[in-house]
Amino acid sequence: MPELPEVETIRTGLAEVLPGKRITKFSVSLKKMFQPAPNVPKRLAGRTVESVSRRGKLLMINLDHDLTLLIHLKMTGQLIYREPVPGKDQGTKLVLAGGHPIPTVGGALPSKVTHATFTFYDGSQLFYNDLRQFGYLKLVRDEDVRFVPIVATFGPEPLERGFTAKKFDEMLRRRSTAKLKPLLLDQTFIAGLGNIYVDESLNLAKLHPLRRAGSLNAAQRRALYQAIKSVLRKSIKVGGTSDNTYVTIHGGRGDYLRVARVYHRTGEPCRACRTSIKRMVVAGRGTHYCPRCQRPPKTPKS
DNA sequence: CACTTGACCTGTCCGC
DNA sequence: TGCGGACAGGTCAAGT
Repeated sequence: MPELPEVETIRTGLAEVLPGKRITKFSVSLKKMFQPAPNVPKRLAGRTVESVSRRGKLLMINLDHDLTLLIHLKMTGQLIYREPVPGKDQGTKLVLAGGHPIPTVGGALPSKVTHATFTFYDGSQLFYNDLRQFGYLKLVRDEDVRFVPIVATFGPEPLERGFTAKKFDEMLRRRSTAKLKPLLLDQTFIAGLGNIYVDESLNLAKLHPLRRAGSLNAAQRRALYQAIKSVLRKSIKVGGTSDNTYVTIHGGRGDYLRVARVYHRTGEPCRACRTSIKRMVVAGRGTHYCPRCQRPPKTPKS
């Protein structure tokens, strides 16, 4: 489930290796994954990567000829980069902390879950893997990027300068009846948070997931603002969260789970008060919280 | 508008 | 050991 820190880690990795590289071959084995807009040439071979950017959880590969490739990894998408291998090939098998092998990385690429492959002029390659096939690669003209529905409706970027405490305060007050968990998951409210970092942010701010935005006082709104930024920055610093299929472009893991406050820590002691972390379902998603630090609203039932 | 549910997918895990 | 089903969660469309 790549969220903002994971996508940002991937973006940084790609930005170190791709700019200036010309694509000599692009192959797609699962047609639905590659979605060229009707008004663009579908051929990627010949295009050169200019830069790599990100908006929310959406990765943007900026190409020459005024084209942009939008990549959404959804839950299980991976982008793996390989330098040309002189002679033989094959890396060692990567294993997660829990001992579970990462399903789609390690050994030969392309694998059975590789759905698109870029080959560059120098022989280096970029593989798009996606176990559950929810992700996509959309090719659009630069000037049309802002009209792509998901881009057009994105809320503010939580780590950009424009996202101020004052702005967030106003946003929360405008959505006073919304519950915090579904609200923070809403990409049109704020872009980039997913299940992991919503739970982490709410715990750090000591706010229950079912609290209504309008029930927060000024100090709590401020605490939530700080918590969101703090959690995202911390995760980016350690390369994101690898609890399942997420890996960096070199097949490495993100270390955020080691310092996670509540996510995937059901039954483990709260880092603040040692109370056992609980799990509930909110908005159809597993929600982790500390029942002591995050006290439920007065009227818990919706 | 606020929110939920189901669909899209496939691998893992749990209970029997 | 094998099997069925729940579960994982980002986004969108449809429903309450």
